[in-house]
This record gives sequence, structure tokens and C-alpha cells, in this order.
Amino acid sequence: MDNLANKEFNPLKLENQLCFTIYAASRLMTRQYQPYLDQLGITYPQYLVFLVLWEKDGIGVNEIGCKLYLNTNTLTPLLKRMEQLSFIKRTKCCQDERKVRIYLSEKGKNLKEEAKNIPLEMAKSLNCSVEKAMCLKNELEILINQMLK
Amino acid sequence: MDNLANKEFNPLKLENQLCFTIYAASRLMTRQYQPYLDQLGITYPQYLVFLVLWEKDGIGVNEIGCKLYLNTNTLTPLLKRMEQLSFIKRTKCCQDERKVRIYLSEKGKNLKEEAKNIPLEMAKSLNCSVEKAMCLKNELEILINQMLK
DNA sequence: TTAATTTGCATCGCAAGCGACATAAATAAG
DNA sequence: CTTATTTATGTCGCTTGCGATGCAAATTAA
Repeated sequence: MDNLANKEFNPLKLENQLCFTIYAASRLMTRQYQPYLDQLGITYPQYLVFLVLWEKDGIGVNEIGCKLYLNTNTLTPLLKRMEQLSFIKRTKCCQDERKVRIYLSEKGKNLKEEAKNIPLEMAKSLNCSVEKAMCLKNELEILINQMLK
Repeated sequence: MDNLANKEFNPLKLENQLCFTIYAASRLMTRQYQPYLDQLGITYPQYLVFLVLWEKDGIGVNEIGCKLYLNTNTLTPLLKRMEQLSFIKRTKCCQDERKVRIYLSEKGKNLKEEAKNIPLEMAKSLNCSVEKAMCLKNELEILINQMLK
């Protein structure tokens, strides 16, 4: 980039921060989803929990946390709210009384059908092809894997 | 990608979500900064405010908000905490009594020196060259600009 | 000049996130 | 068998983020 070649690179400039760009993109992305999620009556983190449960129902709190990189101190209250809204059911596991299994209710299962068009509508509104999105996703995953080390 | 060509693409799979990857990257990035910011006694959003103020001191709440895409209902409490920690001073503007100008204190100015190595140390710990980071940043900015429309 | 509108900041309430810590069940060590 | 440790989840307190709303100063319209 001309930027790097010609002028001195100032590492403390906001415009040179990858971290801020990711932070801003994340918040704006949540905002972008909101009108769609409002229709379903759920929040963005709740949507992520649904994505996990729609793939695999009846898993534990910790397993959800592993997939979303969230700890139980975040998930427990979140799941309780989802239970309040009768999207899920939290049940103690018989074999291991410590574990709490999370099961989708009918209402929670039915939401999948209503949500199924959201990703492609989002891609459209972002003017981003699936290929381009997956490419960007892969680059970010390299970063994520570095941070998980 | 083989992925796209060979199997059916399931848009509701967590692993196919760009949005989740950005969300995860953002939280992990904040976590990655934390040991460095802890040493300075500041949080990540406060660090972003510092980046803005180190570039231009004495600006209004709204101007900070424009740069960080944050509204006053987030910034006002955040700035009050920063004032409590005596990093900044909030002063009513003479010409326009509605405006509150934010000025760095000596303590706030001195922090810049202590922070100056953070970006490059982060890049190192992320195993990410400046060029690669700026490239990824540019791609994310295209997305951001779409979302700001 | 007076009234209506806009602008800049703030307050309130709520949902995340997360560090620090608590608790009970399961497991391992003695 | 009893004690120590680990595991799975939960509570508490704090900072963000943000929608809805409030409010006073500034600006515009009438």
C-alpha cells in the first residue's frame, strides 16, 4: 500500500487499527441483524444459541459455550431468559446431576423455519457474495485460532 | 471452495456464519488486549477513546462517537468513569453551552508513551504482519461501509 | 419577539460479557 | 470409607452497548 511505503506508519492511529475495525464491524453486524431478529423476538446472542441448538439439540451449557466461546457466567442468564420466553427447556441430566441439558421447545424448533432466509437476506443487504463472505471468514478464523492458542 | 461446489450449502450452520466469526474475533481480540490494558488500568473501549483523543484533544462527545460509531448514551458514562480515574477532564464549551469538550489530563497524555508498543506487540502475538492486518482491515471496511449506508 | 424545531448531551432500563468467587455433584487419592 | 480435587453450573458486581426518552441550549420559522 502507498500508505505503508510512503509515509511513516503510526501504530497508534485509530485508522490503522485492525482491532477497532473488527470491533466496529461486530457491533454494526449485530445492528444489521436486528430488524430480522426483532421479528422473531430474539436478540443476536440468542440467535447464535439457536444456531447451535438447531444443529444439535439437548446439549449441555458448556458445549454451547465451547462453540460460541462463551462462558457459563454469560450463558446461564442468557439461557434463563430464553427459557422465560419458552424457547427452550433447561433440565438436569439424570446420569450427572451437575449437567444441565438444553432442549428446544416446539416454539424454539419452529423458529428455524422463520429464520431460514435471514443469512441470505443479510448477504444481499451487505452486497456480499457467499464466496466472498466465506473467504473473509477463513481469514478471520486464522486470526481466531492464533488468539485461542 | 470444495465446500461450496460439492455439498449443499446450509446457510443456518454456525460454521458458515461470517457474522459469528466477526463477533467471536471481536471478543477474543478484546481478551487479547486485556493484559496490556490492565497494566495501564484501562478497558478496551477506553483505549479506543484514548486513540481518538491522542490524535485530537479537546473534542466533543459527539465527535468521539462519530469516529467510534458509539452514541452518547454509551459514551457519557464511559467518559465519566475516565474522568473519575482522572485520565480526562469534561468541560462545558463557552460558545455552545450544550457541548462538552473532552480534554486529556497529564496522566492521560502520559499514557500514550506507555501504550505506544501495544499495537506491534499485539501484531506479534497474533502472528500477523502489518501488511496482512491492513489488508484484512480494508476488506472489513468495505463491509462496514455497506452497513453504514 | 415568540413559538417550534433541532442539536448535544444525559438518564433509565435492560441484555450481554466477563473476572472473581460459590456450590454441589462426580471423581480420584489416601 | 473418607478426604481432596476436579467438573459443571451458577451468583455477584462491574463495564459496555443501545433503544427510548428527557432536557436545556441553540437555531430557525412565523
